Amino acid sequence: METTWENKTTLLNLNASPSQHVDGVPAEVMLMEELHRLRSEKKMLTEKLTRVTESFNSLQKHLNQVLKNTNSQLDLSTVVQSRKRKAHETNNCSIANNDNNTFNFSGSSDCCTSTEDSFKRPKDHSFLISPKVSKVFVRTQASDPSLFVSDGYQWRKYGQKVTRDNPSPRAYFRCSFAPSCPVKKKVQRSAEDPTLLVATYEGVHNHIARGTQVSVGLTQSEGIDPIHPAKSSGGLNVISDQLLLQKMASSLTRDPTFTSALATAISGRILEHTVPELANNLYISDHVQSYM
DNA sequence: CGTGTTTGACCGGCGC
DNA sequence: GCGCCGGTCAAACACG
Repeated sequence: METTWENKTTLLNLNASPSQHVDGVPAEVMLMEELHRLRSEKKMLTEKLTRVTESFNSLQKHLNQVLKNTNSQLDLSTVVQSRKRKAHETNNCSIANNDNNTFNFSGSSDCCTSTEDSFKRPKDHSFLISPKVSKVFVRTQASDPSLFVSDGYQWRKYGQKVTRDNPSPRAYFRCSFAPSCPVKKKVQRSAEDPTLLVATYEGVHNHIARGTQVSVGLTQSEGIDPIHPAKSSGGLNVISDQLLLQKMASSLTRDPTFTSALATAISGRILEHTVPELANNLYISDHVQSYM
């Protein structure tokens, strides 16, 4: 379908001139039709982008509200409650996820980790301000023993542990820009599927990636097809609109909340096809799915 | 020699 | 208080 359209556009661009007739139809008419179609497509894309932006904004509002509520609840709760509560939440993580539609966006799939951390370290209140915990699943060779997940950032390994619930070791990484960048990463093979690396990110980078960026969802180059610029032809308005789209997509992908949600959602989709039983436990909010 | 990795020791939270 | 466990530290080591 795409190819047909593209060929047609190319044909028009190369062969059509105002005075020529194609299949008995004046070229002007065809160009007008093409222009009309491009306009309607532009309108459709603009509407789509508006919906995504609105969804993102409402989601962000929602998240802020939830975080506020969470903070106030945690302020009210006492340390005395922590032990029983932790045990309860750890055992019922996935259930809690399904009952609570609110905390799963930034907290993403890793509500267990974030609550675990929060109760293990009551002195560290930074998580209350920015509980950016996200999980990324990476398919690797089962024979490959390395625990490196390429994500565009540079990491320094500072520890490795064998955990109780998983025979494969868990590697601990800090961002190379530490201590100025507080981001940490844990990488461990999935117990269910040894070919699956589970990377858990904590925090948000306060700098740009230095290495090659992994393409998660949208890329900054989306918007204009560099190989088939004819696709984006149709006048300066279309080009400027596409530049606008590109800018907006770029700003969305730069937003850590959005990329975090996107990564969670994508990894969830991957799991749906690879490890369904894991995917069942990985809750993706409807808001996040609406981005897909 | 500087930088990054490895790995045993250590620390603190948690459950009993 | 004790033991378990996850997370972190830091000395030793490897590598370019």
